[in-house]
Amino acid sequence: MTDHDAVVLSSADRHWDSAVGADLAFLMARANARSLAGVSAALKPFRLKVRSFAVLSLATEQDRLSQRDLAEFLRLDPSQIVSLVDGLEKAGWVRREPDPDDRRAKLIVATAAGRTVHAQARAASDAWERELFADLDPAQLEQLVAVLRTIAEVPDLP
Amino acid sequence: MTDHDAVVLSSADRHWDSAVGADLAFLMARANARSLAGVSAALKPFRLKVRSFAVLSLATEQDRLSQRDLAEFLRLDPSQIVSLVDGLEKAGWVRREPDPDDRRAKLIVATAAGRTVHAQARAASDAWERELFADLDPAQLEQLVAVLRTIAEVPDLP
DNA sequence: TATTGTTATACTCTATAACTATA
DNA sequence: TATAGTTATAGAGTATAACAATA
Repeated sequence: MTDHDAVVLSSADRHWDSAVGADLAFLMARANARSLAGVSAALKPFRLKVRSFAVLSLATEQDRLSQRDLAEFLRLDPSQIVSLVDGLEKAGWVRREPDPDDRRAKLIVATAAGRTVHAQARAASDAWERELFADLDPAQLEQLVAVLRTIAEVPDLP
Repeated sequence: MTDHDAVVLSSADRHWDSAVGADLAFLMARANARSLAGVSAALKPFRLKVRSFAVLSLATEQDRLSQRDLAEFLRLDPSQIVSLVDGLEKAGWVRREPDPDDRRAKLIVATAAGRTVHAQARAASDAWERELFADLDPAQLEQLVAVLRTIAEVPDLP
């Protein structure tokens, strides 16, 4: 491939720098590891982990949320949701309520205490994210969100 | 904050969409999970996992690479490198060679078979990455790499 | 005294199957 | 017959401490 060819490169035949430490999967894994480490540290004072924080967030932001909904949205096995909800329920931050429309299902709702903790934890994790992405200008941030969104395939909540 | 203020937003006080499923840490974790799942699938025919592929890649691309170097670059505990190298050595893809300059250290070098497998595995994982990022134009790809690189903090190899 | 590779161990995550009560 | 939640269990991944050989 010559320099001349470079001006007509399409994404399909773009030079792919495939050395470890340069390829996208590796960089993404690294960036994610750093992001998660920071979020974990930010959540620690609230005795929340990334997973339980996600459940508490959804319970706070969403109503009529069943454990099945949580499992699908977070792509976790329903059995893992059980222990996550157990922990949050024992802390008094969410309640299991019977679904009036389906006696098999339980709706997970945040308590007042849960909402308070969630707001504080969200502020802490947002602060870390702002720090992590401080060097990006708003346009870059927006583009990053857009790119990640196309790749992430986040499902809609019911 | 009023609408008027919005026009002078800097990255520090940009509106931060902090709902789960919209915040950057969540999107990054999701995007990374999808990326890694694809790489794992691409590597499966070669009986490589993401970790062992990284070690094999470094052994192929780098010479005079000690286990200590691998541990630092991959941010893994030295004890985890032991079992990764064990696996690759049993498969005949890398060798432990004594470091002539330091009799404590062992240099990890790829064998001919290891290089062959690595080339094929690299092609497979690159193909997946091209597929995953097919919707991005070259400029977006370049920007994504640049952004991830600033966040990933990948160390230099000695 | 510090470092390299190694072993051992415990702890967290993750994946899977089977069970119950409802639909 | 299928679905929601639960229990139990095994496997993978991760973190930590201690040790022998060498610097």
